[in-house]
Amino acid sequence: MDEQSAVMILGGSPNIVSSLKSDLEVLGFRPSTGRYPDVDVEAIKKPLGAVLLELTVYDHDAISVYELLSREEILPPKTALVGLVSETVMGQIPVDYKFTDIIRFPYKIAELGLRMHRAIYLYHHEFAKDTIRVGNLSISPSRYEVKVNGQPIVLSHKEYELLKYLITHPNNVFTREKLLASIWGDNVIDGSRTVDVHIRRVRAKIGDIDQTYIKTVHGVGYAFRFRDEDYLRHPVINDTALGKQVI
Amino acid sequence: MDEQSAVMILGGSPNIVSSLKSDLEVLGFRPSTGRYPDVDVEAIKKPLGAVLLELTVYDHDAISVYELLSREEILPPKTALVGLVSETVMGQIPVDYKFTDIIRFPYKIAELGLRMHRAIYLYHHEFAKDTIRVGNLSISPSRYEVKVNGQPIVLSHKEYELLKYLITHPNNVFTREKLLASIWGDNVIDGSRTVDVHIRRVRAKIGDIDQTYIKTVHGVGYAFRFRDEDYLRHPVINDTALGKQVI
DNA sequence: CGGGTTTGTTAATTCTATGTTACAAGAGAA
DNA sequence: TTCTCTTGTAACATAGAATTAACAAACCCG
Repeated sequence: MDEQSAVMILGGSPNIVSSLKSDLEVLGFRPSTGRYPDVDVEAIKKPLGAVLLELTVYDHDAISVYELLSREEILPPKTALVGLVSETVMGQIPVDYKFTDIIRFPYKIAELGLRMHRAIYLYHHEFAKDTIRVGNLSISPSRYEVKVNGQPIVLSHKEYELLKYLITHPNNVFTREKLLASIWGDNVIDGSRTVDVHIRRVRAKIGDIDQTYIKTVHGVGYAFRFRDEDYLRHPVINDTALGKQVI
Repeated sequence: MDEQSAVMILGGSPNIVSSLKSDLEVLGFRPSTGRYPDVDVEAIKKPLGAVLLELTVYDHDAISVYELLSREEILPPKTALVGLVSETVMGQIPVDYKFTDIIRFPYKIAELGLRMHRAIYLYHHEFAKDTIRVGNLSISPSRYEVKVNGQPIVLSHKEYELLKYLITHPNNVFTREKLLASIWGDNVIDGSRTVDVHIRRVRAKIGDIDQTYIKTVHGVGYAFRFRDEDYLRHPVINDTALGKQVI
């Protein structure tokens, strides 16, 4: 059975959770339920289309579940995070909260259906396709493959990891030390010009002569440059994906 | 003036469009309006935070405007596309329609506000949460990037630190000695004209010919000038975000 | 093993940032 | 106004950073 229809409802109020559950069943989803504040973290890590977080009361508990779920390591990458929110809470939610979508409570069933389907569709699709594209460059983590202008190019392991790291954190400037720690591991001692040399090798292989892709920030480090035109119309909202175009 | 608050309402029904317009004004947006099926394509190509497409009736005209707008070349890259949709239409919209968000009509005003803000926020690419904006200038510490009118400017490290220091202490006048101590470090001995020269370089790069931003206080030092109207209305209601965004 | 590839290091080279000086322009006071 | 002190600007020297090539060690695969 397809995992996209599996949905976890996380709620504070038993009444709302149980009516949600039956509505989602009517709509063809396969909902399971959980309660907060005592969240079963392991259950969330299983393959799910979405986690639906009930936040009809915006209190301390609610905020801390949100914060738990929004942490990168918690939700598996293909899982959408949808908020169910009362009208009052709507006025209180910060814009930068990383919900894939937000549903107002009380909801109409058609709206619940559309929003859940959209959230799961966007999320599942973008990630399932698993190719990140920027300009004439594409990288497919699952296949371990990088293409330039459609032509596959061979990167060594370290080169690949370096490019992947930069490309999945677009526009962030990383110091050499940070890159060493992230890609080489914390235990690396020195490395004076190691990063520079690897950057050079990657640049050479992806044909980035004029540093269009990998930008040097003098005195600081390196960044993968991502232009406005490269953004998706409907952004997939999570830390790594923010700003990266996944196809 | 900030372009994020500019919104184009595209509608089929004059009544809905005019009530939308006044609601958006109340929420602090600057809405303009347009009619379909005869869409003024040029008006859409101007800088806008979002296009709000009214689709309360899902007929042939509606579908063709959507299709027009969803074509890559039409909307500028930073523009969000939001659909305003009746309950019936909600049940008919294909999941893969590329709306950044969808709002149900009739809406509650808080919901309209949240969804518009969210859509624009997601799309407007100030993804770096630490971005500070003043007038047409923005600065993102994690990216070591400064933008003037949305165009990235390359500053050297010291230039960047200097601008950042001034911009984060707006309207404060700093003596050269104070700036040297804060940015160069306490151990700097002399430096006679050092600060002046750096100020000049920064002014040149941010295009501050007439010293609108960085003001010289004769006999004293320099200050970053900040007027009340430069404050950015910020939709985030929690204090962490407020602290980050506002200067 | 042995040949190729990957990876890290070193050192020479090129490039950028930075501070300084010298002078021109501007501001303010009498 | 004129004189003086302050600030702006250009040009230059140099310190420091990044790029690059060449080499050597480690690794991997048959």
